[in-house]
Formats: sequence, structure tokens, C-alpha cells
Amino acid sequence: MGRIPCCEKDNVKRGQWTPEEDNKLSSYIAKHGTRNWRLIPKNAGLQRCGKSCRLRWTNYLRPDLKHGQFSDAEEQTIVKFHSIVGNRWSIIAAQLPGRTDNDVKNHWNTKLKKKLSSMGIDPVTHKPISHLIAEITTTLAPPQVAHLAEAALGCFKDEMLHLLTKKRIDFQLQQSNAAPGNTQSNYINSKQEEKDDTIEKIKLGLSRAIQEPDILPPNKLWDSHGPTFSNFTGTCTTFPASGFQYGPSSFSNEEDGSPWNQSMCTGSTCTAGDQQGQLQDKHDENGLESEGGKEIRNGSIIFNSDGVLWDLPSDDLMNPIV
DNA sequence: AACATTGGCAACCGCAAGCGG
DNA sequence: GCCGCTTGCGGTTGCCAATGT
Repeated sequence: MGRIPCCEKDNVKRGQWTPEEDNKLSSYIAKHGTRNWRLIPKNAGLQRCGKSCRLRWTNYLRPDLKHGQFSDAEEQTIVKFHSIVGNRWSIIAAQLPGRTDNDVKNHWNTKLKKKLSSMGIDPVTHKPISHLIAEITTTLAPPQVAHLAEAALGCFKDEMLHLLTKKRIDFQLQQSNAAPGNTQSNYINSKQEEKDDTIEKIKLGLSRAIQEPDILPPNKLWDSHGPTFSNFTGTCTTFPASGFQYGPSSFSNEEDGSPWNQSMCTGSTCTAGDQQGQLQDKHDENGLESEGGKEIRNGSIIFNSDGVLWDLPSDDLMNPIV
């Protein structure tokens, strides 16, 4: 016996909601509440599926919803909690009054992921990409790294080139404009060479990392002062001495060259505080790494191998994560 | 100006959990 | 404990406006 469909698909309207439909639904819910979504469209005179009504109400019509731009504080919260709970959008949204899980999910997918990437942070693991590369180079055997690097270059070449060359291109554009005799077309013609050059430098950096494992000792992944990738990073903001962390100063004012707007670290010239290298890789049974590992939960303070990531006072969790 | 591509967002889909009989 | 139903959730799709070529 199959599952009963939530509505008669044939008689149900789909797609964008009209203002009239919104009014009908809102006024019906104002009078009768939201009990039994299956009956609501019928009783409200709507040719909609109950599920569709529920979504429309919870994601758009609810009077307590906040519409419009996400603030820096909200973005911080999303990133912060995403690093802890992952794609649990409802949990993250619960920390943001007036925002729905759909809002948060969309904002993450369209904006925040890109922001983090442009900062040199992997949006999945929330680790700096250079850190991931270092982990790869110290964990895998050199032949494996070479194959991986080759595959990654194939898959993400365009994205990497965009990230890595953007600032250099901007800089060169300014220079070419300023310098007499240096025309725009010369610049464009040299763009392909620039890309090829960048690919070669990426490969060189990876191969150096393979050949010189000592520059990235496993217990000091962050403190990688070696020449590994320094060749191809046009600009690289060094990490604060106290260690990398998401914090208010890192998230505000996109236009002023704040870390939100910069490639935080795409190479080994980035440095970190000494504390970051002191932690060992040890996993506990819960998947969280134990003392000396990447993620240590001490009360509400969450550490990782990069130092303190989040300092969450108990009241920071508006709704406790189960 | 026309067409193609991209970005942002709303809505849909299907699965799983929760709940009551 | 099982069954049927409702609700919640996360992934995906589709539409449309903005931007680029």
C-alpha cells in the first residue's frame, strides 16, 4: 500500500503565490491557527497543497519573520554554528530570530560559502584551505598527492585561478592603466599566459610540499613558514598572532579590505600563533578530537587545532542544540 | 539590442521523525 | 509494537532579474 499523497495533485495550483492567495491564507490562519495543514487550503478556499501552504506560511507570511539583508552579526552566527552542526539549517535558524531555515540555507549557499572560500577557508570543514593542503601532503604518500593535485587542478582550475589571480589581475590592471604604452589589449593577451603561469606555480608548490615534508611537520601544521606556496600568492593576509578565529573583526565591513574581503591565507607565508602548532591529532570516540586535537569542547568553549575557534557563552545558544 | 550566463530566492520533493489510535 | 497520518527538515529545482558578452 502506497503512501497517501498529501493532496490531489491534479486540482492543485503550483508555483508563485499571488497576493490574493497570501491574503486568504494569512486571514484564515489569523482566525483559525495552523492546525491540520491538510484542511487549511480547502477551508481557506485555496487550490493549494497543504504542504505548500505550510511552506508559504513558515517561510514567508509569518508575521514574526525578518525580511531583507542579513547583518554581519547574523552571518557570523551562521558561520559559527555551521562549523559546529553542519547543514542543520533548522538549528542554525533557531539562533536567528525571524529567519527561517530556508533563508539561512539560501544565504549560505549563495553568499557565505563564497565568502569563506574567498577568505581561503574551506566552507565544509571551516579550516583554511592551506591547512587542508598541508594535511593532505603530510598524510598521503607523495604519489597519491601528485595524483590528487592533478585531479583537483582539473576539477577546480577555474575557481582556483579566479581566487588566486584576482588580486594580481586587479593590481596589474591598475599598473597597466597607469603605465604609458601599456595597453589594455596587451593585458588581455597576457591573461592566458598568466593562467598557465599560475597553474605551473601551483604544481610547483605542491611538488615542493611533497619533496620537502619537513616544512610542514604534522604537529605544526599551522606554523608553515616554508616556501611551499609562497611563490604564487599575490597577496596574503597573515593571520593574527592570537590565532585564526571567526570574530566580529573578521566579518564586518566588506568594502574596507577586512578579512571578509580578502584572501586570508592561500599560502605558507601566512603565520599563526604558536599555540596553534602545539596541538596533536587525536580523535575521540565522538568524532570530536580530544585534548590536543582539533576540536575540544570545554564547557561552551570549542577549540580546534588552530586555537580557540568559538567562545560560546552559555546564553549564546538561544535554543540549545540537541 | 539581443542573447547567454549568473545570482538570488521561492518553492517543491522526498525522506524521516513524531504522534496518536 | 504496528500503522497511518502530520509535520519538520534538508536537498534540489525552477523562475526571474541582473549582469556580462
